[in-house]
Amino acid sequence: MEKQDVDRTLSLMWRRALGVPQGSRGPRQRFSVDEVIRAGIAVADEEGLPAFSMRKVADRLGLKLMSIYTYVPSRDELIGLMVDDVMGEAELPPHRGDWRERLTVVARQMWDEFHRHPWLLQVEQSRPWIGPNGSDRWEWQLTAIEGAGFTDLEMDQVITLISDFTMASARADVAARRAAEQSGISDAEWWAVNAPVLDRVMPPGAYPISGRVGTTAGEEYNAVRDSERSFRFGLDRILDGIDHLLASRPRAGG
Amino acid sequence: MEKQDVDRTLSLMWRRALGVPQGSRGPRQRFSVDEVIRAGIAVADEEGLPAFSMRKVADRLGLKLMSIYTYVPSRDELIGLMVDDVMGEAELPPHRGDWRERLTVVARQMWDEFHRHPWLLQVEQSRPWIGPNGSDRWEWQLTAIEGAGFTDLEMDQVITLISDFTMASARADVAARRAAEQSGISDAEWWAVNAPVLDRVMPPGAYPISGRVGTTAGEEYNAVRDSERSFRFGLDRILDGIDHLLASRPRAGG
DNA sequence: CCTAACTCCGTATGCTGCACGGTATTTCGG
DNA sequence: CCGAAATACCGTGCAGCATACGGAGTTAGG
Repeated sequence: MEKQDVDRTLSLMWRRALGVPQGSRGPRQRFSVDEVIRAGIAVADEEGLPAFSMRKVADRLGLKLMSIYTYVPSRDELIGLMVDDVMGEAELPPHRGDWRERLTVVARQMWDEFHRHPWLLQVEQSRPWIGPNGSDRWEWQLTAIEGAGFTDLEMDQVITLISDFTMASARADVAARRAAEQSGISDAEWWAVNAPVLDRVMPPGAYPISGRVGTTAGEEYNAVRDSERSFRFGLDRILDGIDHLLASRPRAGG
Repeated sequence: MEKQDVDRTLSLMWRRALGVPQGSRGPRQRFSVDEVIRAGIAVADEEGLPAFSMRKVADRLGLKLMSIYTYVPSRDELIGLMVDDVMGEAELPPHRGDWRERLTVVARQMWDEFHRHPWLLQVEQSRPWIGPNGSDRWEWQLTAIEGAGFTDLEMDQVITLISDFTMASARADVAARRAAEQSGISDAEWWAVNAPVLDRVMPPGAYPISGRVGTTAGEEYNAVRDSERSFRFGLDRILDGIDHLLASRPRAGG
């Protein structure tokens, strides 16, 4: 990645704050960057990131492949722009209630977003782009726990913890859904193929605990996995742990 | 993916338990499946999953491309075999200490493994393969908290929580390292390009809390992010939260 | 008015996974 | 001992990908 691309992409990120660029020579672009980004999001929503290609974005707009490169420097940068764009969809309402309720809202918002745009989980950002919507959200998330009694460092760590956990839970959930929908093999068929081999191959009694736990979980979930429930369980534990951190030290303010 | 491939891959997964297949006609294979898998792991270790290709595996063994397909059904299945193989590297020592120490060992083992083989974080398993090493580990992880006072369902959820969080933390850490190493742009250069644009574009005072928290964190970490420290912070919170769950109910056994 | 700058696009390069079919090799059935 | 079947290995081809390069047409500034 070239430095000039970094600069150009950053300028594209903050295009609203920077205002319309000066009129320049040559033909006008047929579309706006926003339209290209939205076309990209549409493709990614429908087909996922692995199947996301520059050609499909071009086709969707009625452009030919190479014209896309006059709008954005490359595929990776377009994806970065798509990510920040999508982060602008969610509202950032004023916070209500105590920090626990607030963090629940923060986590749930991310959870919902990952389900609305599952390809977000497939983005491999080497270095995260700093865009306006991401920045606004980061500020909003920190505001949720401002004044709750954390040090600045802990505020960073708490939001990181919530974000990381939510992302991992959503990833597991989305992967499970995708497996059921698009692999062409249902859960039942999958087990019908697996079971005979595993019966033949797993030494009887080799997995006493996982056998017991897996059976219980399977019955309770009515599936191999209930990610929504695991998410709520994990979030509750994490919030309890954060509560313990606050309770274990002398209160500063009310 | 075809059902027969599922069956074939499962048989490959459990190849040791199934024993050597009957002698059959035709020339012997020049290599063993294990050698192909190990070659694949070597390629993935060196170049990461995106650059992992069947051709490179073939080259490494001195085979031509298409010969690899006589060993494994396809790229995805080879990756599945690589994953289970890698999970056999870690020792599963008898558990010592209380459940808290044990879960720390469980988490740390995964953390180390993701750093030894960062490509594990890039694997997109639609449906996870059930292999011997993965099964052994799952049993070992559950054993760590057997008898600690959890219900069977909670045992599943606790291990899922630890796994999900560790995976997400490791992902963040590995991504940060990769950015620094391979993007060709150092942290300093990155900020040198970012700062002027952001100064021009972020309204002054628009991000009071993130500005303050980011500065504190940056000074404390000596970097944008200290993932190792965030991991330890998060894990401590989670363990506290789990402790709270156990403490909040009548003890069953000692 | 002319030229620089720009958009759009055709073409080419070098990757990828993998389907198909051919040839050489080995073993089993008779 | 011989023929047929099965298998390993590989050459070729197809379709898809990102993107580099250069050309043709368009617009605005000097």
